[in-house]
Amino acid sequence: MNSENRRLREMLSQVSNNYAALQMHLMAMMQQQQQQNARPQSTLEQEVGDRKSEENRNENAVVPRQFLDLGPSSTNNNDQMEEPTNSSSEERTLSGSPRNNNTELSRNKGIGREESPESQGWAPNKVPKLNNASKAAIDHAAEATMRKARVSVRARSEAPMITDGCQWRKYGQKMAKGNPCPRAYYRCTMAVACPVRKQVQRCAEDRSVLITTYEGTHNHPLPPAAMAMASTTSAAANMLLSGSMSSADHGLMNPNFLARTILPCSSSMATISASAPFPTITLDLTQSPNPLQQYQRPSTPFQLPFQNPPQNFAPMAPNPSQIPQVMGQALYNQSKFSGLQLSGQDIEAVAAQLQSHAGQHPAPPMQPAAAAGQHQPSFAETLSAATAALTSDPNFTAVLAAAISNIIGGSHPSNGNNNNNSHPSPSTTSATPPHHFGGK
DNA sequence: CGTGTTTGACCTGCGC
DNA sequence: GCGCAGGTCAAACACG
Repeated sequence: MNSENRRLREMLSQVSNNYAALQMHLMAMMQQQQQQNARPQSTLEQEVGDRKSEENRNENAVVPRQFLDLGPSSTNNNDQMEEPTNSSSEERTLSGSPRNNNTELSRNKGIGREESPESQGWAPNKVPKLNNASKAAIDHAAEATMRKARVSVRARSEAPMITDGCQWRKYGQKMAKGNPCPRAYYRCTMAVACPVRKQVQRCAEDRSVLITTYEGTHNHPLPPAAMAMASTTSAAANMLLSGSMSSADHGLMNPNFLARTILPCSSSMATISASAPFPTITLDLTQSPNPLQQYQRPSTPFQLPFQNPPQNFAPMAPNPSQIPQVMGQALYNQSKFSGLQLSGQDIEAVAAQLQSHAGQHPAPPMQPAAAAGQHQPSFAETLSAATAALTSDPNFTAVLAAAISNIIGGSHPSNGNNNNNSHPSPSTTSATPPHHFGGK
């Protein structure tokens, strides 16, 4: 019995690894295709024939990904292809970036400090001081500041921590000012020196709202489930920041305005905070109690915010007609895996809206995962695929946020037990929820 | 005994 | 300079 279990476990592990590798490869290819599609279009819109401006455009396309990528660095979109010498490669290296490590190491005293992610994206309130040394360091400081962008996800959940597929270790807890609920600090433990950290705190106004703030870049491959969350938040960050960054020449004066400009239909769901010390993208999945209704109004079926494609609008990399399906399945699986109960109708409704948004391409109706014995892509797979498409269309952030909102907060509050017992990825170690949120 | 959590202390940045 | 707040460390502790 034990040997059989072990054998099964090994098989599962192997399958999962292969699956993750395949998925990474797929995502990389999809995003590469997106960029190939996007480039000619942007060329039309902007000055033609100016190689310098083209370089700038390429930078604009990359910078947001440096900003923050919660996905694994090894699949860090196309950074490695486009900027082999840039920060993404540094972030992949455990020994860290040469630009900050010296100062960091000289200051750090413990092991934890040695592998401190501060040089890799989690350097709160320290970079300005550290980077006053030289002029080059100033540039690096600016870049480091950009990398410190955070993605904050607000979602309704009774669970102490949302399950995002990663393995976290709690390393601190503080009482934050103005909030009776303590703020917990977690560090990713899936790799030895993974710099990614997250803060988990309940909303002071609404205790049922869980605010999870991610920061840093994973230096290791992510399990599918983790990649789904990472890709989603990363995509949101990419899009919001790419929008704001594309206007960087005019300064980041009013990010929320920019966010609304980019995502006019989701101004209440995705915002960029300028008041925060670092750019913070907030995906508010708690608003719009029933986004389906919002998007289902027959008279105004998910109006495209842009009558004409925006300048940075890129054609859908995968077949657009597939997007609603994968999204719908993602939603279905998410509801299934997290113990939530989302009806097939809800999913189909979301899928229909997604489909209409994706270009009115007909797509086969959703098949519940429980139906038949067909292969059903996992939540991670489908969400990641959708996310890859998402990155090519800013409007999908709104749709995604609305859809997830419907799952997490809208109609079915979490049962607080969405652990990985029912998770599709056996190799994925879900976050270990802290025992409790005891006050300090 | 190994791993993860708790929690008081410490460090740092910032505003006054 | 001082106090405050956020973030982190690390010893003590709990648990399997």
